[in-house]
Amino acid sequence: MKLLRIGEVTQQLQLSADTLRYYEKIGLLPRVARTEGGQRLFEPQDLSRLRFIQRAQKMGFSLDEIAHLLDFRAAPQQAKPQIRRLATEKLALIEQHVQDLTHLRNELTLLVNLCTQNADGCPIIEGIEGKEGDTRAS
Amino acid sequence: MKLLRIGEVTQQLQLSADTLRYYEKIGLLPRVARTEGGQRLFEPQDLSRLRFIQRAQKMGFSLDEIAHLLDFRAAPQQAKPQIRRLATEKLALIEQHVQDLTHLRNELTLLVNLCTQNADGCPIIEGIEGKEGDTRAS
DNA sequence: GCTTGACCTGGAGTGGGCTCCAAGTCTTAG
DNA sequence: CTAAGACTTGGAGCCCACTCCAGGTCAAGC
Repeated sequence: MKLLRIGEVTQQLQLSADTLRYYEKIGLLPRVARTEGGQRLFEPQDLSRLRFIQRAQKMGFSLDEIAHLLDFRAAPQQAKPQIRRLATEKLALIEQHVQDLTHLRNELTLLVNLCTQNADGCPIIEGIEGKEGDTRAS
Repeated sequence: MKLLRIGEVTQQLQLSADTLRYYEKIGLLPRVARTEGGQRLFEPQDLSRLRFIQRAQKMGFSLDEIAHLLDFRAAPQQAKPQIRRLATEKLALIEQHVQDLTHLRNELTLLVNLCTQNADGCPIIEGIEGKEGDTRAS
């Protein structure tokens, strides 16, 4: 069981020392072991927890939500319904977000293409101005 | 030419009075006309500017970028290259974002579906744990 | 022992886009 | 004229996830 000092962890996980201390401060990481002199010694389960945090974060969960997920992780069998609810909600948000962005992308692509072809006026400005990518006149 | 007080604008555009004052403060809106008593009177061009801001914002432009777009709007013909660059950059960002989110959505959908079928263990937690939705082992 | 670099703490600052507040002024209906 | 409600200002606070700082301590190589 090898203990890592904070600098080694920052290298392995690509997190800043400040971030690690911050996670501990807000309770996302339980208080990490220390040397006699008070310097942090990260244990393997800390690393595993941190990797979990990193992955959950990449999946769009907030630190707050991740705190819950970490609780659930200790007893996944009982927490399954909550976990599924959290994941489903997150999924719905992501889906909405993807749709909005896709719509936006289409509009903007249209405008940029028009701009490339069109010699006079500025279709992009006009597009924002009048929003004619959308059918309702507003 | 009808002048609107701030309350009427908030109703028409669904923006808070604070937001309108904030836009004026940061210069996104030039100083709005006032009554003798000092209360704001919004002119039609202010409203048009605000609508432009709202639409540009929905298209993912930051207030900072919108400030540029508004400058460009005054002389679209000369500014065309800059406008196109701004829009193209924004488009690239959006596209990247859509891809990331789509990937995420797929992963999460998979996990939620697994969770619905699978009686023991928690595929969502395990999925975050081991990230097996992704093929590279990390 | 000394130096150097890694590490510690508590607390303040960042950014983007608002949002809220207090204390005061203006406008308008009755 | 009065009262109520709309509006004014400057400035502080909020959210999130850090990030930076000063001033001090620890660990390790020579």
